[in-house]
Amino acid sequence: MEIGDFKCFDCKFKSDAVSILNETDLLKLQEGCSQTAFRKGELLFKEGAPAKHIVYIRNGFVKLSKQGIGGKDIILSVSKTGAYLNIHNLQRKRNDYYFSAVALCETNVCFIEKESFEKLLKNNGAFAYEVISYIFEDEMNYFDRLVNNVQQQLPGRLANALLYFKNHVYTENPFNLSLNQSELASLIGTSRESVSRIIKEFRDSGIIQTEENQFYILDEMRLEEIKLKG
Amino acid sequence: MEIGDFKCFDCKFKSDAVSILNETDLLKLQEGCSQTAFRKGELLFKEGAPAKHIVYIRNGFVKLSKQGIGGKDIILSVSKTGAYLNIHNLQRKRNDYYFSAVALCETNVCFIEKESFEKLLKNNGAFAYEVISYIFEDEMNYFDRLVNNVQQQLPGRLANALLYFKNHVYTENPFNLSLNQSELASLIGTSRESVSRIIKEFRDSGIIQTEENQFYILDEMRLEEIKLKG
DNA sequence: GTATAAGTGTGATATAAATTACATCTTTGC
DNA sequence: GCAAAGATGTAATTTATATCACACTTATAC
Repeated sequence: MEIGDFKCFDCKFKSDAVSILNETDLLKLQEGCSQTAFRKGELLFKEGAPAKHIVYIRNGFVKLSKQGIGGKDIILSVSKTGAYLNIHNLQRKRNDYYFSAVALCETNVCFIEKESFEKLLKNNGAFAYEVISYIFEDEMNYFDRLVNNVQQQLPGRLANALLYFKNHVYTENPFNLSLNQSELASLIGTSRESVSRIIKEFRDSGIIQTEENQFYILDEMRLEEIKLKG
Repeated sequence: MEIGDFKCFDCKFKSDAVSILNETDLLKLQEGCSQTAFRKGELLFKEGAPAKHIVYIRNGFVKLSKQGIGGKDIILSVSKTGAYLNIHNLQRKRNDYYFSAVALCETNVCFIEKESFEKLLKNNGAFAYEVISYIFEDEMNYFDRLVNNVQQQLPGRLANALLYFKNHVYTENPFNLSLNQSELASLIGTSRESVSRIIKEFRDSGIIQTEENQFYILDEMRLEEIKLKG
């Protein structure tokens, strides 16, 4: 065996699911796996295009979006290191990307052939179980956000989004938000102007502090209240 | 072996996933499986309660709801024959019901012990793969709805909901909607009065016809247009 | 380094939809 | 069969937020 033959085996960025695989399975995974680097703004894949791969984020941040009405995009979420994208494509009937993915910074991913991944799942129930567990953990994250958005008014939705970024995406405070106000607007389903106004309100009442793209949440309690009460 | 020992084996309502299980696995499933009948309006399980079971709908319709702000409920969807409820509870960290479930008519379900189900998944990758496939098929159904709701105005959201009921829930036209206008409102995140007004509009422009709980979609094209354009 | 584009802040106005209020109409229990 | 509760229809008013309009500020290109 040559150097490089242990790519997946030696990988420092294994997901929890892949961590339980033995050497044989890792070699199988590796066969259908190819690594690629993307720069800020580059498209990983495009909604509607034929999808033959599951995409694993080794490192970085990726914006997921869907085309809405009148050309307006809807931002679904921001995924980060350790996430699997396009994993719902394991469903037999689906053969194309459900959303588009764009790198928000230097991002490193693995393209894993759908067939390799499927074979692994079918032959290794423990792996499949880990994958199922991952799927739910990941989805619940923004399912909650979508559900709340149905009932909430704008300030509540924006509070929700900011807390989502702080707690689930960047997990630090302050954090550098790689979305502009238009994108924030299309994440919570409003207009750019309204986002600007509500950010100003939050700033004026000392709940947050902003500088360029950096957001600093000063009063998380208040923000939680706004998130819950509207 | 006595009569009744083949409950799961002989079951006429097997899911696609369970259909691929062999006799041994079916006996294992059966050990953790108990059947229960619910009448209209009865609670299958309550949001927040400890969840030890996956619930399979053998037959009937079930309304899934979550508590929102100010006591107002949010209706998530209507599930029917063949659906697994609480399946996201397979995720390790979750130990309680994420939503409440209420029977909308005479409904027959199986309560399957989480542990039995987990064991099956772990020991049978092919089964796990089928379950994953099911999960996505089911979730995409209303994920789409939630995503669209972020951008859409009321008529669009109601059109969306009606088409969802016709195509994915009742799969017939006319259909008997087992939700009242208040419930419809909390499905699309609006007020009861607005639902009443928009239904009237749809009726007046000959798009639908209603009588008691029965909805008859006359002009599906128009409804699709409204769903897409707002 | 200037020009062009992209992003942001903020006011005035228009509009969709919530709220309030009440009149039916329908079901359910006794 | 009647009262009480639940569901629906419809109007008037209020409120949140979209849209329009424009100033200003910051990146990006040539």
